[in-house]
This record gives sequence, C-alpha cells and structure tokens, in this order.
Amino acid sequence: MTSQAIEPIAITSLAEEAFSKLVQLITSGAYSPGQRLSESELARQLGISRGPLREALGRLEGRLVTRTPRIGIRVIDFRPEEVSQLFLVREALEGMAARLASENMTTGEIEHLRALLEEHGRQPDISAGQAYHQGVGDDDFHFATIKGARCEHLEKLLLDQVYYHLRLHRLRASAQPGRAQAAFAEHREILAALVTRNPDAAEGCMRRHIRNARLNALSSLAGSARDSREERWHA
Amino acid sequence: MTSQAIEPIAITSLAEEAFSKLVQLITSGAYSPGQRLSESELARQLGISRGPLREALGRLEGRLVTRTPRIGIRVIDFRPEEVSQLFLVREALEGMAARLASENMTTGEIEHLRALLEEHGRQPDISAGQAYHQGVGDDDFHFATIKGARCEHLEKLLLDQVYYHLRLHRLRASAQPGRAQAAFAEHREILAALVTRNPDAAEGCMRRHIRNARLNALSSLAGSARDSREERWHA
DNA sequence: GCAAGGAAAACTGTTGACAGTTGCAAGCCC
DNA sequence: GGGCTTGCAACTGTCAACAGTTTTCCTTGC
Repeated sequence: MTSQAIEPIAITSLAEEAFSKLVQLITSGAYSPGQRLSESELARQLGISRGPLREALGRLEGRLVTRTPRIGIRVIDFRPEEVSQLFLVREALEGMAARLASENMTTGEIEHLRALLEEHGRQPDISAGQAYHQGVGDDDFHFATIKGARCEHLEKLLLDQVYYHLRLHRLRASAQPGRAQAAFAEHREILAALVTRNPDAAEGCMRRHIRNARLNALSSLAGSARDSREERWHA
Repeated sequence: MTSQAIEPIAITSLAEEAFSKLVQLITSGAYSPGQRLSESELARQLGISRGPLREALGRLEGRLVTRTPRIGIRVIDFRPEEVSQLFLVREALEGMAARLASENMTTGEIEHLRALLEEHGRQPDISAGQAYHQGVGDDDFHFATIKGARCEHLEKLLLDQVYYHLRLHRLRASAQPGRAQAAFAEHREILAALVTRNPDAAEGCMRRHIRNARLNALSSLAGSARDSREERWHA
C-alpha cells in the first residue's frame, strides 16, 4: 500500500473562474480605466456562455466595473479627487493596520520585515532617487504589515478593494525627486515603531507615510503623465 | 402650453431590482446570519427567472452572502472576533470621516446636527438609561457626519458595507447600564469638536466613541443575548 | 460637406430547458 | 433500533434562443 494521499478535486464554477480571470485582467492593465467591456466579446474569448459571465461581472460591480442597464459594462475610472480620497481611506485603514500589527505581529514576522527592508536598501535605484522596486506578496512591506495586523476585515478591504483600485489607476511613485529615498526612510521608521511595539508611533508613522504618498500621487496626476504602465502605486 | 416637465423613465433591470430587494430583505432581518437562501425559491417569490437573480446574488457575494459552488448561498455570519474587527474598521473609517467633517461640513449641516442632538436629548429613554433611539437617514448622527466628510469612498465603504454588516448582526446597544447616556454624551463631544473645526479632536472623540461601542457590543455578545431583532447597532 | 433618417448588425436582458449534483426519505439488514 | 444504501425530487450550473435596445453604417437631401 502506498501512502499517497488523494487530493480532492477542487470544486469551482465557470462564474468563479471568470471572476478571477477578470480581476487579474483588469488589475494587470489589460483594460484601461473607463474602457467598455463587451459581454458578448468576453464570452467568446473566455469560451463560456453569457450566463456565468454575467454572474462574474455582477460580482465585479461596485468593485472594478460599473454597469449601466442596457448600455453595458465599463472599467471604473476615478476622477482625480476620487484618487485623492482613496489615499484618505488608505491612510485610515493602513494606520489602523500598523497599530494592530505593532501589537499582533510575531517576532519572526517583524524579523522578516527587517530583512525585507535590508534587502530593499541594497537597491541602487533608491540612492539614485529613481525608483523603489518593491516585492510582491509577502515581500511587499505594506502587504506584510497588513497581514501582521491579524484583522480579516481590514485585510479584505485593503487587499480586495483599495489595492485593486490603486493598481488599476497606475499611481506612480517617485515622480518627485527624492521620493524613493523618503519612502524607504519612512518604511524604516514604521519598522522601528513595530519593533518597539508602540501602537501610536506605528499608526502615526504609517499615516504620515500614506499622506506623503498621496501628495506624491497628486502631483503625478497634476502632471497628467499617464504614459507608463509600470505599476508604482506605493510611494 | 403647460410647463409640466416630463420625467424620464428610470432605466433599470430585473437584476438591479432584485439586488435592491435582497439588500433590504437581508439587512432588515428577513433572513438570519448563516441562513441558506434557495435560488429556486427566491426566483419563485420574486417572480423572475433565475438568470437575473443569479446576477443579483453575484453582486451580493462578498458583501452580504457567501456562495459555495453547487451547494448554494448563505447569508454571511460573523464569528465574534469578526464582529470585534468590524468595530476596528469602523473606528478607523469613522475617525477619518469625523476629521474630514470638521473641515468640510457647512455651517448649515453643523446646525442640523446640533438640532438633531437637541431633539435626541429630549428622549426620556436616554435619561432612564434604557435606550438611545436614533433617527434614520439624515436624522442619524453618524450618517450625517459621514455625509459631511465629503469623501465618497469613505461614505461608500461605511454605508454600503460596514453598516450593512452591523445591521445584519443586530448589534445591540445599551446592554450595559448607562450606555445610552454615555453614547449621547459622546455625540455631544463630537459635535463640539466639529463646531470648533478641530480635526484632531473630532477624530479622537469619534474613535473613542466607537471603541466604547465596540466594548459594549462585545459584552452583549458575551451574554449571547441574541433574543431581540430590534436594530441597535450604534452605541 | 454635413446632417438626418433608416436599416441592419450587434448588443444587452431574460427565459426556459437540459445536465449534473446534492440532500432527504424510505427501505432493508444486522 | 440504528446504520447503511438506494432512489427520487429538488436544486445548482450552464447553455441557447428570443425579444427588445442600441450602435454603426450607408444613403439621401439640402
């Protein structure tokens, strides 16, 4: 007898798979903000009938698309003042996340964060003031901090909504000279507050960091420089 | 010639109407947290085919219902620690809303809020420590404060998500003796900060108020007293 | 050349039918 | 009596067809 465990077949549906696929397509830039999505065309491309597709699009409604009855579906498109608001929401939620992280993160997680920043600090682009390339997933400073907060609601709002919106709008970093360095320095201040388990400092530093990111994003929008599809939504 | 303006016919769809109807049904308590919803039965009761209903349920997914493929739909049901988290999110968002309201509310709006509290203060139930009956819509202190913040993202998150969840779970107020009076007093402190246009004070008072509401809700849950369907999600 | 109108194509919204799956009840066996 | 198995009804997931609406393109007239 072999002790090979049999993996259960993952149960899914076409609607679910279409939803995931569309989230990935939209947030990766395959469609621009404001772009019209044709249900008929999408169904053809995905190789499914329109029923489950409509269901998936329903799930996306109010998150990444807007639907006008009888007209169709568009990828959401924020006005500049809405982008600004997004950072206010982010400030509130990520400030709270940092506060909770200072209380709930394990020693190992904080160490991971420290090592992450150390590695980030070796990027030549930062000292040159050009860019701050962050990792993805666990290697992203913000992602790791949010996870460390141990608050599913917060996490869900940030990762499944706020961050999608940031990605969709390609908010640029380092448009201002020296911003990459400043962002990195701010990360280090946040880490210091986490290490000392100081909730007020953690929240305060994170909020200031997001406020600076907001100012940076706003000046980018003022320049109307939407020429790059490179994802820089952070700092 | 009459100058009677002709109102355009509102364009909607069965899916949209079903969505609105379901939101109302779920948040008004027609279905309990965790309850199974039958698509076949709902379609019969609403008098529509299952297509648009599935679309409406798709929109509700991740907001007020969870779907398990091939099994069906359930009204969301938060564990106690998730309820607690909901108040942390609320604290962050409503704290920010109060900050923005102190900066953005018109004199008329602040006056309306003052009049609202004055009227609330005449409720005999409050001095008796029994309950704090709040109005609905514009006559609700929190609702009015959030509107006064002038931040659509914040408003949408709070009114279309956080508050739905609070209503769904029937979080009780005034379970602790004296809570109604304390809640009312806290409202007045928030108002004072708004009147003086002090963002830090407004945020600080609102956050403390929500923290106290959280403690109150948690002690209600500890008592496992879910015997009333009366909607008291506030204080 | 431009604007208006009409026709056709493509689209969106909805329904009903079919296939596969799940849950419940009844029957049988120990 | 309890547990297990089987069968059937009801359900969920999907598709294709139909009806109504919108968009696009072409023609005509000024």
